[in-house]
Amino acid sequence: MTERKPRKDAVRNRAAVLEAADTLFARCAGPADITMADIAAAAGVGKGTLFRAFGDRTGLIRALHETRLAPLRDAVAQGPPPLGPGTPPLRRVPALLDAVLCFKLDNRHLALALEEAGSGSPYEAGHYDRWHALLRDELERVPGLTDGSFAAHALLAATRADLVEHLAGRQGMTREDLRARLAEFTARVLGDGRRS
Amino acid sequence: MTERKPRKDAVRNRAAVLEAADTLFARCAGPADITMADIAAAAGVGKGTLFRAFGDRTGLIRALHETRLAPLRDAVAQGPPPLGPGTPPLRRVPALLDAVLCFKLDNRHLALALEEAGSGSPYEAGHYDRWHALLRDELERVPGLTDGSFAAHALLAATRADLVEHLAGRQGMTREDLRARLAEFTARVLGDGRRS
DNA sequence: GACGATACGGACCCCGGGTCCGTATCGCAA
DNA sequence: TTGCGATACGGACCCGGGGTCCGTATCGTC
Repeated sequence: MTERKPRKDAVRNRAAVLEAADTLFARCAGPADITMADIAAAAGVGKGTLFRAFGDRTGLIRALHETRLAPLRDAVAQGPPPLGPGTPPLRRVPALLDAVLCFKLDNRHLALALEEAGSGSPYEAGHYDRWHALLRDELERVPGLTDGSFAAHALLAATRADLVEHLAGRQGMTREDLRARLAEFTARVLGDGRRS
Repeated sequence: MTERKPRKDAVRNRAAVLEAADTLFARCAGPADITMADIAAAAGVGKGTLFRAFGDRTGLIRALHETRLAPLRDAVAQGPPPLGPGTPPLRRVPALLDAVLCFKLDNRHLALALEEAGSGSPYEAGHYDRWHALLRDELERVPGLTDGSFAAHALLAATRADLVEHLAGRQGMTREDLRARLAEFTARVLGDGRRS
């Protein structure tokens, strides 16, 4: 009903813009360095096209992000353990967080751009609620944790793009190093087997 | 040497601007809603004055923040326990985090403005390094914690202004509620006495 | 009260996000 | 193949906000 098939040039241009934006964001220091006009030029289209296709800057970045995120979402929704459903919480939670961290490491520029694009926080616009709900549900099944919701917020906060950027970028921390430290921290929150 | 005493009207205007900016930020929904011109007008000065006194927008917000933060800094640097030095880590760390949380609750607008003002993250511009170093040093004396630095980052991330805003503002979470949940989370990270 | 130093203020500039509309392209149908 | 509505294109244009500049007013000192 509300479906109208788009014209060919429209989809081609859309793809070109996405492509150009991705490489531009990847190449530059900060997301603020590249303007809409830059993207349009790099994609070989006019600004109008760009805004018609994505609405506004945030829309573009969201679309880009969404594209990259799809595989991970699928893996979480219906993939095999330890990411997929059916895995016991004590094993799934660390896996989820590690996956999120890796995603942000692999897409630093994107995640950064997204957080800085949403008017203010990443908490309103986006996928955040989905991740939080997922984590919360798992955490609530962990014995001893009285508030899964807050723990979920806190753990996700530990994987925020700008923190990752700070540690991995500025501070030269290794990918594996970061993963290990997050894993250790997570284990501690989960109440690792330690007694006394 | 490099010290020259400023003129009276200069200090008066500086104070007026700070005052005006504070009330404006407090009154509006988001920091982005108020412009430099607004602040200048509210303070009854010209834009030039405002920029001469603070350099740029970030400078203004930083100055404001610094003012409000001073008492807390003093309490931490040379106040009585549990905030002051000499307190055992297991008691000081929760106290520090609670203090930070309370500060952000009491100055939501400011903290928010600051995080969004610094070009990108709060990790480059500001006091962050001081807080992190302080926390790290304490955490490294907690038995069982293998990486105090990461833990410090993670715990501070749990008190980030936009998260606080999301929980306390949007989600209507109570001040005491939030404090309790952060305290509980902190305790868990510290390895609370629980045995299996 | 007079004069150099300092600060004031707001008109002005620049840049970037977002819009508009005349023109080009698409795709369907005859 | 041609004709014609619907759809998309592009870049000139607008606007709002951060930051600057300099002629004028104020300060404070001699």
